[in-house]
Amino acid sequence: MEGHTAGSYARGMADQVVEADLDEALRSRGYRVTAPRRAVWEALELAEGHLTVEEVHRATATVGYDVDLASVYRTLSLYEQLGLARASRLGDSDANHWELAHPDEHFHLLCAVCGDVDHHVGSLVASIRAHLDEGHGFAVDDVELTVTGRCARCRGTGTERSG
Amino acid sequence: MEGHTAGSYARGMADQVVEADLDEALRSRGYRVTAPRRAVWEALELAEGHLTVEEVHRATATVGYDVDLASVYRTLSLYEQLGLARASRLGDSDANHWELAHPDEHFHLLCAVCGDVDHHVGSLVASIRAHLDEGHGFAVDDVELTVTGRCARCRGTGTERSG
DNA sequence: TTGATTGCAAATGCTTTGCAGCCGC
DNA sequence: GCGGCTGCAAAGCATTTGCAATCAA
Repeated sequence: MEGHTAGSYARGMADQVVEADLDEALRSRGYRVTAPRRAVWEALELAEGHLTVEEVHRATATVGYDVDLASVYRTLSLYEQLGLARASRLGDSDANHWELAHPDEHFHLLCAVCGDVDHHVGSLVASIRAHLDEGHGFAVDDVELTVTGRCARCRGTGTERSG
Repeated sequence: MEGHTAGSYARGMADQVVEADLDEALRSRGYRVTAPRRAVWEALELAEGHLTVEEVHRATATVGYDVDLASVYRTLSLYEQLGLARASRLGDSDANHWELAHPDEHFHLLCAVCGDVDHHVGSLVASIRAHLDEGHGFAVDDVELTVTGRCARCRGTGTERSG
């Protein structure tokens, strides 16, 4: 199951350092550091996987500051704009799923059976960039790659969906 | 601009053949062939690029049968389920964009400046499949890859958005 | 102080659904 | 004729926005 898959990429740095990064990232661009913004940040940090906006909203309450849903939306958009967070559509859901941005290029492996989302870090995204940039004159800004299928645990169980 | 990019992948087959494919695809699975379903199909066929549901709706009127918006949604979902059509989120829009499914693995190149969407057909998707399937025990069902950046015409114009 | 930011509530926009009538098979 | 399919209208849900009060700098 491990391989190149990184399930806990965000860990490994002391939380204070990341906290400081938030302050710096906001202030250096002229944005204010506020309690709601800290709470959203902490909610994303604590989360193991991807959170919907609703889940972030609920999570902020558990970290001590119940941020209004509209403000969660505004804050997440700001973080995306600043390159601090990232949204992706996963599964059948209409809702976006959010996670902290991480430095390495990565993509999502979505298991259609158990619903798990794994992060896959590797050279694939980089090679996509290189291929397009050098060979086709396309200047790549962003690569969004989601692979759906059956994970190692679930393969062999057929094509049935969870339910 | 050309390269491996296929802007008119759907052309090249006689339309009657594709028409017959629709009838066959529906009837063989127990679904009925109706005027609305034909109209949605024709709308997708005539379209050069990707259409929003609203655009498909408008297009059905021009091919002679004004299909209700709700029915367009239902029909497109059916086509997706049957593997006849494919939806993707493109750009900032909340709305899905639809296109006829095509046999070759492909992905989308979205230009952030001019908004153009090009289809890129190549071995990349296949190599992604192979990499995950053989190396990581993940049985790949579907690869969704969208690359955002600046196309050959627009690169050099900076990072400004259209508008 | 001062204007960015928030909470609240209403609005927006895409998509889904209930239901009665219609039409392909 | 039967049952799937459609149109219509209303509902559902994620997301955005207007505005007055609040709070970081």
